[in-house]
Amino acid sequence: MSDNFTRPQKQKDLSAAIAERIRQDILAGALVADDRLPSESELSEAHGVSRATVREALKRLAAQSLIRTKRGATGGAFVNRQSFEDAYAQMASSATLLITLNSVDIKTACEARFALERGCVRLAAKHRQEHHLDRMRAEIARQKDPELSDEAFCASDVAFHRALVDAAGNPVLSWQLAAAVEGIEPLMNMLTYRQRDRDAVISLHEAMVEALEARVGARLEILMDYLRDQTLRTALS
Amino acid sequence: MSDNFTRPQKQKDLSAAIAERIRQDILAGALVADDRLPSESELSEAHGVSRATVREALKRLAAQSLIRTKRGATGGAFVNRQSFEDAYAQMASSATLLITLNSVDIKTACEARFALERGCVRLAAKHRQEHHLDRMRAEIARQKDPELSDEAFCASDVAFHRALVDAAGNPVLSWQLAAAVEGIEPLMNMLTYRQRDRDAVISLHEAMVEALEARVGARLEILMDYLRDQTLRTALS
DNA sequence: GGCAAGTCAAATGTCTGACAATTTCACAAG
DNA sequence: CTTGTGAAATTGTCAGACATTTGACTTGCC
Repeated sequence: MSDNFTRPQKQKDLSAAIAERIRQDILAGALVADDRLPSESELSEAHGVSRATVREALKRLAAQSLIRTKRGATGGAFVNRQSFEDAYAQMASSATLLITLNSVDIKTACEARFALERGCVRLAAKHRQEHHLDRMRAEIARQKDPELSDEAFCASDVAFHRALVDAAGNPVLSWQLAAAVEGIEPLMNMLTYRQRDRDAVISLHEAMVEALEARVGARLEILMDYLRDQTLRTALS
Repeated sequence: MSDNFTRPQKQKDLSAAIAERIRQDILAGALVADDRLPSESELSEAHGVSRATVREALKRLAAQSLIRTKRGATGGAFVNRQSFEDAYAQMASSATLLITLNSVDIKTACEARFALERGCVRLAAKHRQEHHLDRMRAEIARQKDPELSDEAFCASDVAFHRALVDAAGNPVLSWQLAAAVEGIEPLMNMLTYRQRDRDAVISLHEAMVEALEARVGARLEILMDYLRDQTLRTALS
């Protein structure tokens, strides 16, 4: 049973209480995406509070991207359909927070990233499509530019691996990995790649694209282990 | 005095703009944990807006757990120390939201869960300690109770697998998996296990504990695949 | 009848001023 | 020294007003 520890203060903070009520309505399915909430005046009357209080509640929900508002005659507050982009952003920001708060070291972060990714590669081998290979090849091409800054190299690396995970064709995997990878990106950005390191990474990337094209999941797992070791070497040098 | 140096999309929604400014201050480190923000009156004067608008902005930040407020003479808005629990809860809640709002099916959810977990087992085999085995054995014992409701069985299953992931000794993995598993728990709760299904799951759990004790990661991966297939059979029957 | 322009109504966004509730602190009374 | 009490500061809530936006409706012209 998922016990909701969201039982803060029922007596205090009306705006929080109202927000919670509406939030429950949304999560319980009474309100679905693109439904329009009652107007602020109606809500204030329905809940017996002032319009200002209702507005504060709505702002809370808006801050969580649960609703959006539109002005004008047909305006109002509408239930948001959560987009993948929103999800990426929100989960990634939480992941970043967790990592900085707990001062995770780069070794732990790498280990986690490659472990999670390793779990996806068999599915990726099974479901990959041409456009995934294309995206990855494009990133490899970018990575070969020796003028690329470390940060840009890292960003391209992230894009490469996101394409790999997307190839698994599982949205849950995609956003979980995206959150983790983006969360540890600040740590990865502190890496300084020597040219030799970059070459090693690029070689592995190329081998991974080949293995993905041939749909050989087992080989992808091995390459992923190599890449983890290579990255750890770069980090610890 | 409204500055005209404001960045894009600033024409609308003053309260969002103010919230964003304060948020930047917090993230940029100008304000650190437990710092007190200026009072609402001071903020309204400083930003040239009414107190109501400032309050809406503060509610937005409060909804993101960035600040907390206290009434009274020494009250005000204080920057929250981001706790592990907050960030973790936020991550789990966005995972839940995503899954329900995007109507992820149980097959996709299972696939993702076991794929992520599969990536952890080699680390778990390497770093597991006795107390991890103990936790898992305790859950297996609970699962053997035939009076257990499906929901309770599922909860015990979650606890078992959380222990397994914790055994990897990597906090990043632990909370990533925990968020994912918590997010798909509502879906898993809809499963109805026949006794035969439960027996199969329990046998696999026992085999996994053995493999973990012997630190044989490869066998754990195979067992994880079996468990995934078994769970999918239960889900689709 | 059809189209264009103007008008209107509904809704959110913002402001103002007030009062209530809560909390701390100083200070006086005992 | 303790205790109570009131002032001050601050957030929480309210009521009402006006500004702004936007779609729908009306009107007038062709």
